[in-house]
Amino acid sequence: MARTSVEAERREQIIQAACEVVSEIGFKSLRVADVAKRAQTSTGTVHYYFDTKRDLMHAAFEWNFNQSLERRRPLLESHAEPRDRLRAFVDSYLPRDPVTVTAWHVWAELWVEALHEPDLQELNENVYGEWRRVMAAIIRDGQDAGQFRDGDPVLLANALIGMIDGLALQVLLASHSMNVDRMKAVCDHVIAALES
Amino acid sequence: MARTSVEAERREQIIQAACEVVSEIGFKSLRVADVAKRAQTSTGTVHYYFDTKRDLMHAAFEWNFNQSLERRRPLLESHAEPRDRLRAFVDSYLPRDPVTVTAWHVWAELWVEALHEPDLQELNENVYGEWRRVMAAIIRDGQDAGQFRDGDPVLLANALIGMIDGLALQVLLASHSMNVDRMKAVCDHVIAALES
DNA sequence: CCGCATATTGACGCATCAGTCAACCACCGG
DNA sequence: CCGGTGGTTGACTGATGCGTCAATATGCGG
Repeated sequence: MARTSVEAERREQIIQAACEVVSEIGFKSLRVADVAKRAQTSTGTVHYYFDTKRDLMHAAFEWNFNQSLERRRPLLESHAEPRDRLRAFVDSYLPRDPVTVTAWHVWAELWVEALHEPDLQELNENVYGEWRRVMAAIIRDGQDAGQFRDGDPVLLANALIGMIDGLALQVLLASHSMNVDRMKAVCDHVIAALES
Repeated sequence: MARTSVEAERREQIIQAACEVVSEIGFKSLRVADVAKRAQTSTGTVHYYFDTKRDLMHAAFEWNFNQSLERRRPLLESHAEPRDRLRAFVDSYLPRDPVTVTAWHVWAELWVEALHEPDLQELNENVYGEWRRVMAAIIRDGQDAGQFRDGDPVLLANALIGMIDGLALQVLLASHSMNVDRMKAVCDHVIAALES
């Protein structure tokens, strides 16, 4: 070995830049040169690590997913009561801080891109599957603890997740009638209905 | 006038073609030539009616919205009971038949495009606003008739609509764990909870 | 049947980028 | 200090596709 490898950090640096650019201007408008600039490097270097723009974006989508899981791991372990865990979990998806907003933007782009790309559908399947597993587990724990009403946990998780996705989209769209606070109100109401 | 105008029908023919192409391959991959071919005309003619590709797509998004409203108008008038009206209304959004699936695809593209285009955000505001108005009205009628539980109709409408949006997206993404039947099951369950 | 407005066409010009490449640089081991 | 691997660069190329345009067609009124 003639040199200590910088591959890992350079790849992440470029991927993160790609996510930021996608969030700002959208996949459709994204140029490889934009990503290079944001990552403070050149298009040549971007292509040194990613053969095609498509490869780069797939890696970015995957990274965005893993980061989201990672960020929430501590949260799931820091609330003993299922009731609190559910609220904290749902709360963490409110598009409030820049990091979460960026993650949502990238997800939205993934969805639309995946409509016509089976590879990305598989990635979405993992994202959604993991999300549903976590949510269903919290609900099941809550039911066992007598904190939540009865009902198929998976079905309830799907209902909650679907609602969060749809509401977040409207918030991101700068809808006059849907903002983070209203979204929280709707989520709180639904969770309360689950508890009572 | 030297000739009877064909503008109206030609515009619609092109717009409809644009929606079909967007649904099939996505906005990002859509070429003006694709739309021309699908509309059985030439790129020159497309540009005769729409100055830019952007204009064409904005018109297409708007048309998609108006058609969706139009299609559901009879449905809303043919059910005397709010209970039945809600079920029929929600049912009509299940991505089952090709027309509905295409409409959903176009909506999804609109959302993501609108994330970076204020003009389209305004259009989304109309779509979403109208949808929420209709849904909230049904819920209010149902509450007045003693068929639905109490609760802010607008908040409940937002919850339902958000959920439908999110679930439909997953169905469209050919998710293994979310298909039309499961989506219907989730919707039915939530509506039942609203009724009891 | 002529004149004119409306409509249609597709080849072309021009700008935009993804991806390539040849030159060059940085670091480490020997 | 030299050789080699790993890493970086940005100018360039080839392809692509939007929008233009000049030529042409179509139908109606007079």
